[in-house]
Amino acid sequence: MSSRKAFKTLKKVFPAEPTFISNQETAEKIVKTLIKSGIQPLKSTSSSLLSSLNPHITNLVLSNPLVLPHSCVKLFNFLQKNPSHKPNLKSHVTLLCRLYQARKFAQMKIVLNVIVTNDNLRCPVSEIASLIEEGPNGMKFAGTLCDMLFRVYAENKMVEEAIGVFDYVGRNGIEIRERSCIVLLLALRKCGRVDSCWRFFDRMVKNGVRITVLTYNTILKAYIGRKDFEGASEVLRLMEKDGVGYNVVTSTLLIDLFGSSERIEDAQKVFEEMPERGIEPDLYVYTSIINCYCKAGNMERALFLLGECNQRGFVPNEHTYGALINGACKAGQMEMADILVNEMQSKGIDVNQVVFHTLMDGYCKKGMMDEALKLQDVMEKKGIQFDVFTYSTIASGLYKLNRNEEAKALLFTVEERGVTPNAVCFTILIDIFCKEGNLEEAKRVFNDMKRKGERPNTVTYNALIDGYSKNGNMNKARKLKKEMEDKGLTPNTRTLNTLIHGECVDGKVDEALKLFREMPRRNLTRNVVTYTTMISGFECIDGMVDEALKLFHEMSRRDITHNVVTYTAMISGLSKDGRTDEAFKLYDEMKNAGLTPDSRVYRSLVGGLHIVKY
DNA sequence: CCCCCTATCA
Repeated sequence: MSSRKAFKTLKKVFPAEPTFISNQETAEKIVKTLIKSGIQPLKSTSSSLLSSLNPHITNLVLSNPLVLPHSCVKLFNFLQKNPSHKPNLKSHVTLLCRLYQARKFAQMKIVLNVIVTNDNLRCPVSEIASLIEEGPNGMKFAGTLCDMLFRVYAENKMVEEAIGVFDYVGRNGIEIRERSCIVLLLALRKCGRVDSCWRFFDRMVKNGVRITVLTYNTILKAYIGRKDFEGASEVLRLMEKDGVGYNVVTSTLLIDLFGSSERIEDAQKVFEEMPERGIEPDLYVYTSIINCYCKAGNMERALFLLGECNQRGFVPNEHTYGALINGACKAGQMEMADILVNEMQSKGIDVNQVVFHTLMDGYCKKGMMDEALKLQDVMEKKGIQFDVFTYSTIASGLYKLNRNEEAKALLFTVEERGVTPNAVCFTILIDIFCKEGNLEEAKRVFNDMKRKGERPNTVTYNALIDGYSKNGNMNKARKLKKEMEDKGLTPNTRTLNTLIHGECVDGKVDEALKLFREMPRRNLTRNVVTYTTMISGFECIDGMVDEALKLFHEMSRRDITHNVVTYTAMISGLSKDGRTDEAFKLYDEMKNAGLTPDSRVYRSLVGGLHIVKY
């Protein structure tokens, strides 16, 4: 090829200098077209001009003040659909600047979302910042842009990237608002990364973010969810140290914490102390305290507080009524639940999906399956979607009525019904198979759930552990406990109760006692079931009655009320050992406590007399 | 920044 010819070819590929001038001209032509088109969408046919576009022209057009921001967006959207003219990062920043000048912050967020989720555009914040034009507003724009970018990263759970922005602004004297920082804290909290929350908290302090009660509340809630009193107290201590007072949300969170841990007096105390702290209660606070009393089974007090709430001019909403209806259902008072539903409707509040589930569960627990199924029909008529709660509630109701086959059939078809089964669905299935003694099938479901990416939780393991221990396979039960701990799941009181029972039945009372003793070390509360199981364990073994009695009295000291099963076990143990007087004394005590002895108690007492006779 | 529902154990 001659050099001349080569030059000609080159010229075709790279048109020479005049391009710069024609860039200007092309840009102006496009501007005119855009202005003329007004709010009409751009059509690919109407824009032959666009074929001559290049990134430089795009930028010229976008920065032209004659082109209004909405036209910029219009052009942008058009180019994005056009593979050969995808706007580059610089064009994005120019558009962001135009939107910023027009105070169109919502639009800015959309554009930033495009940048951070697009593999070709995503880049370090410094690169974006370097594209910002110097100018009187440059610094302010950069500040807003970084704040927004940080927030968009946080909302997309791109934690590392968000922190990258945060560090960058720290080095450059730009400020990230506390509100934006909270978005990241919320993302971290949602993934259960409380340690990361604190690490970021320290960064906030270092970068001079003024930390208010809002940040503390956000971190506090991380501990509320897991009922971590230790962690919650630590947050409160820090607030005190920093001189940050509670606000109404802090009080609400504390009421929730105590309420969910059956510490109703403490919840009440927080509620009562609000005026002293200068905090006005609001509807949230009333809903929370009402929920506490509902959960504690004190409907009388809950309804009284509803009256007080009304009197103070707070209008109860779906949450308030949801809590009350739940309380009534849990107390088995379906008539009261019905009245509350009517009251709610008369106030124009829609009965939502949650309330339907609550009512369905209430009827299920009463064994009124037909009523529960009727509610399902009502939901359908009202066009309320069925979800995973709907199915698990109905399935567990069927299971409680021993309608296992129907429960299984429902759970196995959840997916066909357009709902993704969650851990609860699998756990109910596993529990059914365990109770039926079909460990093979239980294991199959367990593997199936793991394969489908549903993570087994503590309850799932509890069901399996109970299944194996009741089927005489304590080795497997112990292994499962280890497996759950290896997976980062914490055995709870029920796990230990189940294992203690298993060891006792297996005749390994020493093993059971070992588990019993390690509970306080594990921060697990020993409840009436724990003690009763252990007492029954001792009862089966000759010469251990005194050990059992020791625990029986320890219960009283720890304010754990003996129930029918506890008395039955203790009376049976004493009778077997021939200590009939003591057995009868407990029998009287039991009746005085308002408990109704069942046939097993009588058999024990009679059996005990028998031993004495001979 | 905060509130309602579902599953497991003697």
